[in-house]
Amino acid sequence: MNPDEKKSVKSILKNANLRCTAARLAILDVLSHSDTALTQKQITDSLKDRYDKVTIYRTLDAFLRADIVHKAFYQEREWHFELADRCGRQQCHPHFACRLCGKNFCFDGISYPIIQMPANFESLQQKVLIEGVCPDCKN
Amino acid sequence: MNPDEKKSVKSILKNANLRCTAARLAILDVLSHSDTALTQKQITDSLKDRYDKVTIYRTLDAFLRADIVHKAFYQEREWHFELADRCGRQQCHPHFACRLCGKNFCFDGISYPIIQMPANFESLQQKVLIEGVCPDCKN
DNA sequence: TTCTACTTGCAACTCAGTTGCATTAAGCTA
DNA sequence: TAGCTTAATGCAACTGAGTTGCAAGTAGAA
Repeated sequence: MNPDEKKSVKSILKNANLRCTAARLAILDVLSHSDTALTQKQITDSLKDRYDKVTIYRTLDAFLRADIVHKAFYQEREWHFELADRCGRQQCHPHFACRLCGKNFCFDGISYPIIQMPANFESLQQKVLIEGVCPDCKN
Repeated sequence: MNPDEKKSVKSILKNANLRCTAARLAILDVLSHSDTALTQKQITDSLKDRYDKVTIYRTLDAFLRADIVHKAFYQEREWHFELADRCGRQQCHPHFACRLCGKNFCFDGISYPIIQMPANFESLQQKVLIEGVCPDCKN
């Protein structure tokens, strides 16, 4: 993490009333440099087992409550987490999961209309998951 | 189940090359009379524990492979299953999950445009999950 | 009615995610 | 900058949805 990144990451934590710890900085760093949503296991691996899985889960939970990350989608018995600022508040960009290899992709660039609610329903967030076959598996 | 329903359900199983057993008829019956997607536990409860949870899971798995049911969404550590004929092949109707009470709803009537894929990605199914607050919890 | 392959139930398992508790450390205050 | 308070961390043990192996039961074809 370069000094500028570190500064902005620290202010994210400060704004959320979260202490600035090595684990949190490291997890934010991993998430911000990934172009896909990550599972606890992938984060733990990226950090070379420097932190206990409980720490990862609790950190993600704190981030979830502070709206710093969100649960992008659930696949093969694991949640995939990603930075919340990758999405609008009302709706998240679509995610694509390959049924053959399990790999997943964020379709950042692709937007879709916000779905209108029936009377008395309040929408907080809308998520789209597309299941299909990725380019690598099509051959 | 009335005789007509039974007949049509039997033909569904026959077409899928699945034996027509009491458990399968019962599970199809429960799913077809529910207006929300159901978890294994809810199905087991509806059937008053007449069948083992392994039977429910294996039956749902057979139905999944035969495209008779599909996994509608994942919430609070459980998959919710619903009859596949409730949706189009390419996309499923949106599901709504209440963040407060956990109750969920199928928005059968609401459609949304099919999301176009980037080059070389093949879409098999598109699912939308809306998280929010349901009418009962708004008061 | 017989036979065989598919289905079911039971017991034991797997493993992502959670909880309790003792220890450590962030960061505020004087 | 030392001391203090409280939040964060690590470890061990747990939870429970979903899975697996295997023996026993049964659908349905012959």
